[in-house]
Amino acid sequence: MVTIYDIAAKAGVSAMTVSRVINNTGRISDKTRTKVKRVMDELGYVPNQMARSLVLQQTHLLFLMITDITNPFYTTLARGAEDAAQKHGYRLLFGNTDENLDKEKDYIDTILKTRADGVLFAPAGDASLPHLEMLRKHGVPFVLLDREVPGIDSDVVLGDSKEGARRLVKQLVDGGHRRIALLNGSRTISSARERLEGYREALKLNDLPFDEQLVLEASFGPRSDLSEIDAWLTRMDPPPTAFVAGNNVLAVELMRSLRARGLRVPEDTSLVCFDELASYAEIDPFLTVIAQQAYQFGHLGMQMLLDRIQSRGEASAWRKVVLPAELIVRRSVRQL
Amino acid sequence: MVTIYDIAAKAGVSAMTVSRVINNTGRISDKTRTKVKRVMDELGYVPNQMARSLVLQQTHLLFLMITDITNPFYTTLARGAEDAAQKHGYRLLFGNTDENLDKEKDYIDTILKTRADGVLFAPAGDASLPHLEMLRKHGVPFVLLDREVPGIDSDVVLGDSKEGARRLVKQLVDGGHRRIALLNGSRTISSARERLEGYREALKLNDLPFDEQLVLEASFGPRSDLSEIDAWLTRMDPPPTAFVAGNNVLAVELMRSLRARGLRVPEDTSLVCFDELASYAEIDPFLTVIAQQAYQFGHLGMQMLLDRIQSRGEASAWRKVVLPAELIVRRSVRQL
DNA sequence: GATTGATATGTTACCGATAACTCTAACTTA
DNA sequence: TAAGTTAGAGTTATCGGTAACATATCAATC
Repeated sequence: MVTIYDIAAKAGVSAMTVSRVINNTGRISDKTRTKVKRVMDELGYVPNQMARSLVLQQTHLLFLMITDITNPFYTTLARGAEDAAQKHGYRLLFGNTDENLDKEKDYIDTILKTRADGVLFAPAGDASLPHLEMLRKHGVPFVLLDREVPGIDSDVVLGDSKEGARRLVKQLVDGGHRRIALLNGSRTISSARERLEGYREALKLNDLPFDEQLVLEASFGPRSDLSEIDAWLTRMDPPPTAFVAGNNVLAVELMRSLRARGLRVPEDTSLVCFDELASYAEIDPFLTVIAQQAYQFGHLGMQMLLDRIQSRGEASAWRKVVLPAELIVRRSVRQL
Repeated sequence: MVTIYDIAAKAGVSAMTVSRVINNTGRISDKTRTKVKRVMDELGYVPNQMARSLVLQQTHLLFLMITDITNPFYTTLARGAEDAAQKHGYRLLFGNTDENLDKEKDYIDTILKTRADGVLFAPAGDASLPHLEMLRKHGVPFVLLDREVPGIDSDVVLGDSKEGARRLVKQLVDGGHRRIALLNGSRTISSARERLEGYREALKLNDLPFDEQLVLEASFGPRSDLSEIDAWLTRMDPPPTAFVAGNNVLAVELMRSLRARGLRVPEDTSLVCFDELASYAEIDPFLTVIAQQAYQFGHLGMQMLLDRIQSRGEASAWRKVVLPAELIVRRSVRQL
């Protein structure tokens, strides 16, 4: 490997002079600068980022923790984050936790060892708290995405889950539905709690009773086996005429289960959900959804993270951004 | 930040002893080991990976370059790669090029600066050659995925594109189709060339003429605008009764175009393609596809890369692995 | 009792860069 | 002409680890 010392020797200057040329700092005569640059090109010099990081005490490495890399909500978010990071000269490491706390713990270790400058963090759930405390303790700035974690204050970018749920329910009620089920994520996740809350509020607002058996809490992530959902569909009596799904994955898996029992959407039962499906994989988008601004989650979150990093720990108030979402009405709701 | 020197001072030993305890090297008395470990816990010590990397001359960082992070073929591949990397204690950086050579070039710079130990590389196309030469020149091991690049020898994991195309065409021919169009990726990509080749061979085998106007070369990546495909559909005369799409993205976008002209699949026109769509996003899989082993691409490729890295440049023959693919027959082909 | 060997630990130099300080001409300025 | 500036370098220490070599202690061996 070529080092600045090799360059220095060949150009007949000191290593410091080479460093100055590379970083464009201090005063260098044009003659020297030109000569050093020529030698750098000749030898194909590439700066050693590790050595720089060690002395500068910053790696220019950021970390993005997501819970499901197969979910377009998160891949779109990832692009937003990466675009923003790239623009500021930072590189982005990805971690995919599969909503699994052990995996998340492993990534936390990696982050600390790597001395990442900051973390963009979609936590697996409330139990991610010790992981966040770990980061805090070691002075690693982070911004939470999509989910809050009770017990820790931080910057956070959220969607308006409660309002989203209200609007989805309203959409169904307006269509004449009065028995509306909710297939939701786990209660250990703040966004799932908010969605449940919004669902309950909307029911109340419309003088509809809350029926425990119409709510199932499952994982937001894909499952290998639909039996849990199937059992729920069998259990509900009388069955609902419409469903709200807590995210896109749940919506699709619910539709599969419905289809398996010969129920068509929207002819036999109505369905609305949070998040768009993969746009490119959809030949014919027909689900009525609350479309969250996935790209903005990543892009804005990254900007907030970079702000924190650049202000180097100067305490300023935590920022909580709630991104509004758009209701996109399509054909998955039948008017009763 | 806590360093081994802090630990050493507090435990009353030298830094070297601490290093030995951390890495489990050399001989340490149980008493000392216990004491050092206790102090490490107390102080919440986390090793500085940069400092280690600098002296050990390896980063334990690998890089995965993919061309489309929204494509489940690549995200699945990414999981395979990450699982294999994780298992061997390596971390994985992702780069998403969007089939764009400039982005690819930027990532190459990052890789060199970061001193990544190796690269798993799905190249944007033949023009990626200088990028690969750059890696080679700097001694960075790499394994190509999904696409070969003429002009450079390396380890590579490929799908059997030619055979896949033959089987897709055969499927259509067996269904009675004789005018079969191909919507393919760019000819600057080896897999697209192979698919074209397989298509031509299969036509020949079945005594069907090759008609230039039945082939369109477009990007494998998603496009904002379907006019190119639309124009092609308009242009073909007489129109084909069936289509082969070079990948999943092209298949979906083609179907959108067809639908826009009121053509249903399979009633009015038949369609087969390479690669599965996003499994979770499909309520009702109905496309007949050549399903490649995406996970294996990443997993196996990673293993080959780690082999190279562990053999530390001892020259051994380049390995070319061709993964067979499975034909999954569903309902998108109409029997004429 | 001197030598040897094994065990446990310490010292020093170095990985590749940069910050902070120092040095040296040449050029001003009074 | 002596003193002060300034542009354009060079020197040294340091970031946080580890390799290689050095050293100290003690038991075993002849």
